[in-house]
Amino acid sequence: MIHIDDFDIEHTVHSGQPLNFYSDFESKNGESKIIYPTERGVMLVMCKSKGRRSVISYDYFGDYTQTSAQREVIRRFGLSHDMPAIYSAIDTDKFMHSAVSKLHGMRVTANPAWETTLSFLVSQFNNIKRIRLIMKRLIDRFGDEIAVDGRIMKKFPSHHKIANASIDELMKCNTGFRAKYIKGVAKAWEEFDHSRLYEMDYDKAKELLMELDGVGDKVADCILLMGYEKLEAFPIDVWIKRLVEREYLRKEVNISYMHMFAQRKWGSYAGYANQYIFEFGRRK
DNA sequence: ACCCAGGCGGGCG
DNA sequence: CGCCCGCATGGG
Repeated sequence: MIHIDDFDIEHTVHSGQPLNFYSDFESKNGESKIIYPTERGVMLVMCKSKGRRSVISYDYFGDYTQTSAQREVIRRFGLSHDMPAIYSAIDTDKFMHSAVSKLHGMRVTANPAWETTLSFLVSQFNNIKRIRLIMKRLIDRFGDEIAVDGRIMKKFPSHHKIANASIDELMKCNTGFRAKYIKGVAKAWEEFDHSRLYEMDYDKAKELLMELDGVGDKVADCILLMGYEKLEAFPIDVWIKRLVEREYLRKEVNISYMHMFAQRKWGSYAGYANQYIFEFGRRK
């Protein structure tokens, strides 16, 4: 059990972050339940809220201990983030204030790096509904089986499994032109010592990620923000570009100008500002 | 029918 | 460098 303030599981799960791409969510009489595949197995997370306080409990299947499961839940749902500090840093204008009020408790999630990388390769030039469709098919086709309460489910596919898949098999999951990137990055992942990116500073880590074929400026920022918990990363997609131009800059700018603006305005919490702008704008 | 989606790499000026 | 294009596919 975890007791936590300023956490809203619905806003967090539905906000276009990786868990939204491959989890099943249900909410009834005040309790939310989310079930999702991981490389180690399957996790079941339940959340009840009273006012600003939430109580989270969880159950795990597969290669987990109590300690490793709890550590993963904390990371997955951004539960270690200092929300009062984050809100006071970013809630500095009218637009952001509306976003923060509407989406209070939405966290930036930190999913395992490989899951995040695959998710955002699939996301490129795509919409969220179809990203979910493709992720489900990849998991169903390539994930190992695991028994969960007597029924067979799938784990999240490892990079080895995806690396050994043929382009044809990947295309059968409707990955389209992304299939070659997915296979290539999965293969590269076997040589790529991704764990050192955790210790590396943001700029250096981004440079390394962008050497991978299929990982550009935006996907690299998504991986750094939602895979490596680098909260200063500011992914610029079509939504963010339009919204920041309209609400803050009042003119069209290029990507590097927007990155500079975001760093200057929101600094080490630019990723949080990004997520609130994205989700608030997308809902309208 | 047409347009768009949490973009990217390649090619051109 | 910065800009422009094609790319697979399904939903609105």
